[in-house]
Amino acid sequence: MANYPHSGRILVAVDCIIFGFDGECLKLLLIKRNFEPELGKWSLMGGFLNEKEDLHAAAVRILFNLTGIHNPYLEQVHTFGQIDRDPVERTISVGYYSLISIHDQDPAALANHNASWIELSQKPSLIFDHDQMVEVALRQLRYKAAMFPIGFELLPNTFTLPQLQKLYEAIYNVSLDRRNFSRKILSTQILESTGEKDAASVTKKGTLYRLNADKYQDYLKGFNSFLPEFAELT
Amino acid sequence: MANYPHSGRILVAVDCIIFGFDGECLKLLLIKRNFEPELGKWSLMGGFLNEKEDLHAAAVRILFNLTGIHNPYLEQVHTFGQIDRDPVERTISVGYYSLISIHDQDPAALANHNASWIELSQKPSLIFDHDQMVEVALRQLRYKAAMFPIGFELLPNTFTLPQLQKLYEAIYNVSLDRRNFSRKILSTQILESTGEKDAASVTKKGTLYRLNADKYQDYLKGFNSFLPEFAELT
DNA sequence: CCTTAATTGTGTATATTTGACACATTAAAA
DNA sequence: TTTTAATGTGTCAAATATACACAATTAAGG
Repeated sequence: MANYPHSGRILVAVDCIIFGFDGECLKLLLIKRNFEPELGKWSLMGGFLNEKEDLHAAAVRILFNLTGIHNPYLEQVHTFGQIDRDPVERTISVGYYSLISIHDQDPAALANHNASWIELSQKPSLIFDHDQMVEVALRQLRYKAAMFPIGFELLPNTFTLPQLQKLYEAIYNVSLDRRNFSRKILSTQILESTGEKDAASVTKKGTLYRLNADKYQDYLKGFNSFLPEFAELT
Repeated sequence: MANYPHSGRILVAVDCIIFGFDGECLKLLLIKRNFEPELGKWSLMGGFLNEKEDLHAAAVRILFNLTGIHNPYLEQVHTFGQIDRDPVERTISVGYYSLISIHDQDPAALANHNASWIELSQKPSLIFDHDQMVEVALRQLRYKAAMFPIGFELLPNTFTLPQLQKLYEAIYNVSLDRRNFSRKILSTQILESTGEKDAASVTKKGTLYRLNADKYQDYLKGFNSFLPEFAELT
């Protein structure tokens, strides 16, 4: 193993792939750059890691600056390290994806950064390797959402089954059978009825549900038990 | 977004979590350090990213130096960026895990680096955050192996069904029903019989199989179609 | 040479889960 | 009050998973 290097520098950036859901479509929060380099083009929101800053903390900081959200759902996706990915200087970038409820952010902060919600299907080309980052993040979101009900991060606190179904349909770009979807979700017991009905609906008003935090924890533990001896390792 | 930083440096390292399989147990290739820092302690094999080097290429280089293997199965796991994870200097480390057939390496290269195969259940404590890296890599290996037959990377070119079953049992630390396992694996058609029998067996000699590369590709394509519109994004 | 022990190969019955679809209910608007 | 567009609940067949029985192969020991 080599000793610690004496010269040269490689910058470390963090870029955020921010997913939102408006009830119909999966959207991305993108910024139209009003700064160099690549002024005027679309990109993800990003920044450089500070010398005395945790990687995760940097992602939280960047997301907070853009949206005003303090406790985002945030997961590291992948680190992108091609030599010429940033033409200005050698930079590797750690991608984080976030799921946020689309009406939660601070609109002033968004405007400050020239940020907009763009439907995934309408996504413009992004600078550098940001298109690839979105691809990888979407793939990871899909894998993860297939196993864990993280999709709830994209919905308001209470929601109807049809709303939840539309979210899954948007994530996977498929159409699901309403009745089978309902049966499967309710069988997990992670939802509890609020007893109220969705006032916004124009026809029959659906039941509003919320996530039952305890049952949700049980559900996740059930998954861990598929990997029974993970603890034995430590 | 901030401008490119003018001062300070953050080093970028790559560490490799190398899994192997001896027919019974899942093993890790670890090195007993004969260099500073942390001389005499156990660690993963790692190194620093060079200024003009792809991230993935750095992982390949490090693995080649240790094992003499040219085309390893290698996947990025996660990037570890706690401030004090390396006490000498601020360093973030990109973890890659590798699956290699346990008899493929160059023994001289291993000896040079003071490296040994250690059963996962016997793993000593490692330096820095390397224990955590192993945890995360194992979790990722398990997720991935549940969906894709990457386990073959850990076996010789030809193998019997019982050997393959033992591999899965070692990865998940479970016991599986021999007959159901056999039926499930063979139904994928990704294995083809070599027509030969395992000479090493002491009782009934099992049929030797090899991976059918074409069928394996078809099988992977089938998975991609579960994410039907992924292409629409680009 | 014949039995025993250990392991591999193949089959089958049952339970569980999934997928496709029918029908009743609710609410607003015409 | 009829129509329209949703939501809520049920049923049946097909596919899949699970549990377990039994036959075949090989080496070793009497």
